[in-house]
Amino acid sequence: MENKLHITNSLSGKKELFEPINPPHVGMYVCGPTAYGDAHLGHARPAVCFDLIYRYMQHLGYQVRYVRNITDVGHLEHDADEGEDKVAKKARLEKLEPMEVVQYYVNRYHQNMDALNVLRPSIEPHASGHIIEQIELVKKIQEKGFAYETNGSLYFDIKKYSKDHHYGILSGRRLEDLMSETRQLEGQGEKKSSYDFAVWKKAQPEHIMRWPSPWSDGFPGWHAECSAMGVKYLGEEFDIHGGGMDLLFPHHEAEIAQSTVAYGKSPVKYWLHNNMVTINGKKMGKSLGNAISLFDIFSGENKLMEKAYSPMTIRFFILQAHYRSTLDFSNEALQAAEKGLKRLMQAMQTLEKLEVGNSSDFNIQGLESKCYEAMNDDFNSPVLISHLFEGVRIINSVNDKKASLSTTDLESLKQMMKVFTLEILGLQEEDTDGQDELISYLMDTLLDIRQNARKNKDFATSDKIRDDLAKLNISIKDSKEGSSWEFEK
RNA sequence: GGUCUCGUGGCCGAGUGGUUAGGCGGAGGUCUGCAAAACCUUUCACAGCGGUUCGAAUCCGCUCGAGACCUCCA
Repeated sequence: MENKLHITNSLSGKKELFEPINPPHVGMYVCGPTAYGDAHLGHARPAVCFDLIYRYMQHLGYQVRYVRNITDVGHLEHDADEGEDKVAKKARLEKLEPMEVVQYYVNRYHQNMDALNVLRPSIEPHASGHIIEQIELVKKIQEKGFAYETNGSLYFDIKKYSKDHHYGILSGRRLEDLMSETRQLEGQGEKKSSYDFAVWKKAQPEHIMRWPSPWSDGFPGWHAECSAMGVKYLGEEFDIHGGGMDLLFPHHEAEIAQSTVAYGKSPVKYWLHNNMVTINGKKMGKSLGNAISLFDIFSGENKLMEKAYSPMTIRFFILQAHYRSTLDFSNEALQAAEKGLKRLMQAMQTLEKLEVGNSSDFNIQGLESKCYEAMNDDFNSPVLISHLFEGVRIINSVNDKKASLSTTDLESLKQMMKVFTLEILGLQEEDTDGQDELISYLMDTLLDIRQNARKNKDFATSDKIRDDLAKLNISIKDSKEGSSWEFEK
């Protein structure tokens, strides 16, 4: 394969040739979820996109260590219940252990991700399990003189950092712009400048997650976990760091600053950022109140949903857009994805029973090359999918005996379709309920009776069978070889 | 206000100086007892106005519009 993988590096804003620091090893760190609520469509996007990247890199022969963290520190504040004492008391009695909350949502997250056929990362570290590492990181920053203490909290000194480094290198910001910010931020009184960020926070009395440290009983700053865990598992400099575009600033910017100070080098070679899922043109977000949880999508239980959509439909929907573009949610778009996916997966089945012909009417090698070109061009899954649909057309024409494929070409096509559809895109057959033997046997019997009726031109009987089955959401498809059936969703 | 991104046909969504994206939908046809499925053909396009160019949806400028980040956020 002459084509080499090119990826868009947020650091340069350009597509760059991908060259791992220590081939064939690749280190990839992706910002994972904060475990305080169910995952929504917006969370599915980075998971699926980086799953695609993980899968493709492995396919190319790289040995990837994929780290995706669970954030469970710093955001889990004990909301003080307002109102009567009674309510507050009850809330306290029923209050769950923080780790119980985290475990609950992590389990649910895994359920969602498994359904989406997202591969589990190599390591899934919890921020709460790496407090010591984070304290060490903060110590280093303090030793280098880039942190100052106020009331037991430590803040990163951006002004000092900016003398020798460019804070804003990733998000294209300049210190002067940041300084001109007029915004009043909470806790700003403790900071020298509004744009400084906390590396250690002293815990307020109501804060339930707290650890001892040289500075105070508290918890690490919001950006410390990724720096500390990235270094721990991938080294002081690693290949890929990914996450949503909304994390570019300040989260990833802060990570660069922290690591640069602590370890003397910029931590990441390639920064990759996926774009947002939008709904009615606006970002889907928990705080915006327009987020639809994955459980709701899979069950259809949400007023914004016209019906339920299967996990594979969601996966396909996400892969049909390039990861750097926004993706707009709508029922219409999801239904289109659902139908397209069905056509693709049906062709995958048809592929298995294709018969070999004498000659070939298609250039399978060329098609395969195009698939690699698409993926090598910054993981362009939508273009890859368009080529796979070219494959679908080929499969169906051969099946219809309107074209033929030689033995070698048929084998290549099978190989290619499987590798790209199942292995790289990670699409899979949905579990169709009722595929057990009994139903299958009963269906065969019914179809047999119907076939006889058709032979005898007893269309009243054959149509009754078809219509009655249709009421059970079973559709019949006739072809020259016989009839087949499937559940309609 | 600052920084940045985007504006593609009925919908979603690629592409980016000259050649078909693709999916869904619509229309016509083939096949079928009729359907469905499948296949073939087909319709609809690059926000607006200028500029560069032999040639621009693609480059540049302006206008209009939308969005993201600047605060936890995937």
